[in-house]
Amino acid sequence: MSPRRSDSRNRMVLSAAVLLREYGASATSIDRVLAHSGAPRGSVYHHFPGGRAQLIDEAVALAGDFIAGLIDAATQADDPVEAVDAFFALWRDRLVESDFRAGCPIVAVAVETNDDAPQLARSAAAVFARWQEALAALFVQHGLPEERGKRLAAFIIAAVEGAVIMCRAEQSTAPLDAAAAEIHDLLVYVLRTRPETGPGPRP
Amino acid sequence: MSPRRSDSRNRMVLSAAVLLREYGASATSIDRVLAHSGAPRGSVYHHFPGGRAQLIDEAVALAGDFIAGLIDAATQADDPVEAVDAFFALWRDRLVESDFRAGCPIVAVAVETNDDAPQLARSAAAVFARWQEALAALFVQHGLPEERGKRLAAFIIAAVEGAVIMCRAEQSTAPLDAAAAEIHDLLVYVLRTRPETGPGPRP
DNA sequence: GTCTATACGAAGATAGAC
DNA sequence: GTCTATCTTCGTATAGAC
Repeated sequence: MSPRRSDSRNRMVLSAAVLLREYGASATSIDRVLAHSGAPRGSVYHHFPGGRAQLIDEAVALAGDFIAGLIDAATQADDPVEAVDAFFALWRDRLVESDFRAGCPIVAVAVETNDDAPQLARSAAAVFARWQEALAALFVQHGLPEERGKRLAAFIIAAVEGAVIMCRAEQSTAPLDAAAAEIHDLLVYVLRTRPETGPGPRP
Repeated sequence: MSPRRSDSRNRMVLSAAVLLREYGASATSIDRVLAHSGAPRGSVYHHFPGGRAQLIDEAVALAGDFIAGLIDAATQADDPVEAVDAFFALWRDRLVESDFRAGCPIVAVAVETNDDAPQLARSAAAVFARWQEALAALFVQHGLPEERGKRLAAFIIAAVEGAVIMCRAEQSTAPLDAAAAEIHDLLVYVLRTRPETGPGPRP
């Protein structure tokens, strides 16, 4: 490892993350990563002794950390409802900017993972867990009980991920917009009216 | 086409659907479908002139119709909340029974689809649309405005699909249970209190 | 760290006989 | 409808030189 780490190595991981979200896990072959990143083919197994699995794994971690950072940043906002709105807007923008080609790289790995690379499923699960913790902390911070905060966080992440898949398939932001609107209204209600009353909305 | 249609042909499509939900789209190769179905290798391109893409496409339609039928059946219930609860329970059972191997075949195709088979994305989108219509009709039937019914239906499908992915990755039903609980409470509130007041929950 | 060459297997698809 | 080759392409991985 050189002091500033290998440049082509970093570019390979970044390219892998981009290819994951646009073409899925199986389509993210070493060949395509090399072509996309411009990295030299001769040093692949020098940088990634674990081969393709290691490369994908690092791309999952990179993308997971990136999104987690955005969630953490949004958490700084005064209003948790605004923070979640921003989270939805983020995914919406990614879809539109990419002309509905960019999905979620973590989902791609989670869906396409099979028995021969069980580590990848665990890595994807770890990313989901980290996102959930960050979101849950935001809700607890604003008065929700611990359990409800976690439940709501998992729910929101699931809705976003499912909606992104549907948007990609039908080339429209409608599903994500629907989820964003429903979640927005739900959060407004849950966070601003008697959060101490427990797990469910009770008029 | 023989009068009762080819038996091995039907078995191939069914096997493809099973493999799709357990191993994903890329892993559902012709070889594996043949091995799983026991169908003869020599007649693959006789039954499916469009090759692998046609096979996958028919599997998507089959699985989509099957789930749509279950939604339609649940719609017959008096209580729409119960119907949606049953929809969640269905996915939960599939996950548990398969030891978290069985995801959603439509999602698998939607996520792994790339530019070389654009028809598959359209087929997946059509299935999502059909599910949405069935669910939306249920809500409209029980007093929700048309637009809100559609929005809620898309939201629920997105939440289910996203949750199933997370459950599979972390080998736990927690995300699906979280989504089911949140949706249940939301539906109870929305459907039983002044559905005429418009798109959002307003205390 | 990077190069070229190559082994090896899997997968999609076609050809022609039966 | 089904069989047995066979072609081609692609992807992972390794070997050994520089």
